[in-house]
Amino acid sequence: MPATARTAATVRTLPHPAPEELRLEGVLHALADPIRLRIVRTLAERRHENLACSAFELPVSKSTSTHHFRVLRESGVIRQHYEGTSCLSRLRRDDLEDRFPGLLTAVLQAPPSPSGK
Amino acid sequence: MPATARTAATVRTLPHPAPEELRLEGVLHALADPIRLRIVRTLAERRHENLACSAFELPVSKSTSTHHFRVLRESGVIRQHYEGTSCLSRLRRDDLEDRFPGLLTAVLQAPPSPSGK
DNA sequence: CGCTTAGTACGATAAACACCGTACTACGTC
DNA sequence: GACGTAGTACGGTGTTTATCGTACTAAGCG
Repeated sequence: MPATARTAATVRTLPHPAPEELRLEGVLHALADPIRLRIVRTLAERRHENLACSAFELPVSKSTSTHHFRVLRESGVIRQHYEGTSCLSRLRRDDLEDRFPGLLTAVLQAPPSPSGK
Repeated sequence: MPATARTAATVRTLPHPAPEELRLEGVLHALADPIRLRIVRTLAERRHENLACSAFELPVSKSTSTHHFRVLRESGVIRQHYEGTSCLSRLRRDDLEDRFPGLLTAVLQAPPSPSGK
């Protein structure tokens, strides 16, 4: 079997808003959900980039999980890209800081609400 | 209806969450709405306290207006009290700053989204 | 190819939410 | 007491949202 068989992997791309397009209401709404906030906090802890969705152990189904990641991505809070079968996420720290200085920091520093909802 | 003995002015009081009770998710949710954000920005501009609800000229009906002020109050973003026939509002700047340092400042500094929704 | 793993798409459902209009209460004034 | 003003309560409507299960695609492996 010729080694050239494997062409480029099918580049599955995901739409992301440009830095200037980030809306404050959208970001606040994204962060206002306990599960999404938990995702963001986890991403912030392990700031060394790129966590697969499955690494979060969320108390919801797979499809609900996909939904929350999409809300975070579409609001511009996280960036996602595919690598093999997994979809890796990381915080858009710099973009957020540029556009809404201090916001993410304040949110991350805030005391977590008594767990549950 | 019990005809309360009219002593002094009937003290109409409104429930407010204690400073320690403020929940991040609740505050973020309250701030995630364009109309409520507008109210908060207006209160922040005129930081010399106490604006009546009618002073905001919001593009919604009276009852919707009441609804938004309630969300802000119940989440702990504003404090309200009655004075005569009007219900005066002011930002709970200090309480918010104590519990979520930098959050309100960051939100107020953020560029407003292109108006509309 | 068949199998597994990781995630998405697609309904469907129930709850929450923004919004309104009408009816009401509280206060101030005449 | 009657009237006007400021705001609330209530009930209703349409939209959005969080959630799920099932069916699907994409990538890697034997």
